[in-house]
Amino acid sequence: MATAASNPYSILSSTSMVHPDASVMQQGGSPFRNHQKLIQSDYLQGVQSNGHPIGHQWVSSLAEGSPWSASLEQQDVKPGREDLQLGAIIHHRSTAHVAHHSPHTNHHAGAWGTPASHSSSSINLYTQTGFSVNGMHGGLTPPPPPSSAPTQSLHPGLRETPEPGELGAHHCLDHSDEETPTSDELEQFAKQFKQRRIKLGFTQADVGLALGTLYGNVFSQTTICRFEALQLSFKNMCKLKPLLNKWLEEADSSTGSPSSIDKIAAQGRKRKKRTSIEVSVKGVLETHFLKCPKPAAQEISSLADSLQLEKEVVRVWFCNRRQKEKRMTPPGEQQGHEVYAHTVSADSSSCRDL
DNA sequence: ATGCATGAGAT
DNA sequence: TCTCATGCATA
Repeated sequence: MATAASNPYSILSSTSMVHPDASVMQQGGSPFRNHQKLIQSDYLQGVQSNGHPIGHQWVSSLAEGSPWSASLEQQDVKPGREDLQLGAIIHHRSTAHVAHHSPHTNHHAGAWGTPASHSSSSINLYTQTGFSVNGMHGGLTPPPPPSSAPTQSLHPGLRETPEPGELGAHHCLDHSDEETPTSDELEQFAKQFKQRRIKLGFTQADVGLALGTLYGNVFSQTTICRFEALQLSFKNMCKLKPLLNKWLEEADSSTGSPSSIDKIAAQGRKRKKRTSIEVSVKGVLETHFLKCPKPAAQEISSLADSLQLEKEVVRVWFCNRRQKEKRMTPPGEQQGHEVYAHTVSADSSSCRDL
């Protein structure tokens, strides 16, 4: 419902679009977001409340009336590497999938046990039913989307966010491994995925693009990278796994088919220039974070003020920091041996003083 | 590989 | 406002 409204394709396609048909579907958090020209007034407010004479190019330009949407230069000049050497993958196939069964199934699942239960209704993408974006190669066999909705039922004892008002009324109807993989399985999968991907000669970006032509959901190199590094939330990992798994199957089963990837013109308005925060400043922020991961707006203001940073920047920093804490591979820990056993107390309601 | 950013949806 | 999924830009 209401999908056509946010469809950028209708306007920016026409250049390299194959067919808008494919776009008429889900797109919950579509990667093809329309970068129209939305200007958040937050920033403006932040400036005045800050009372800082700091004339950051960003804010100032905003005041000019022309955000960063005015003059966009070039920003999609990729090193060009569209033709994956599919010829290289003609060898190396078979090998089936290594049935990974982890003997040790209990990890520190507490950190990111298994959320992904509720709220799955709003993000069930990849539920499209068979469509072919790539209509120029008869080699690849378009995999019929089973239209399955993984990431569902979970055990009440696994989630990290205890739901109030429910604990005994359950029927563990989950089974098979298609449902919700354990953190261990994800770890295994990610590892093997990367391994194979490399052997097949694909870059992370290639995969991201392939997912787009294959299933309609394009992903960036960043996302693929994070998946491999387990730097996504458990839930997110679960969501991506089936996609990547399919790609993997496709990849090593296609005996040399000319995959054609259409690049989606990534144009739109310009982004705010990435502000780099000095290490010393980061240290301060980090300290504050440990004290209070969720500072109130006012605290953020004062903090930003003392650090000579825009309030927005500080706010975002905290948001990102919090997110980081929720990843499967939280900051500080490294794969190989984790003893992670704490999850930023769910307090954060009142952490004054500083 | 990662830091800072965006935006839709949830609170 | 926050959370969450995601990505541009950069180190």
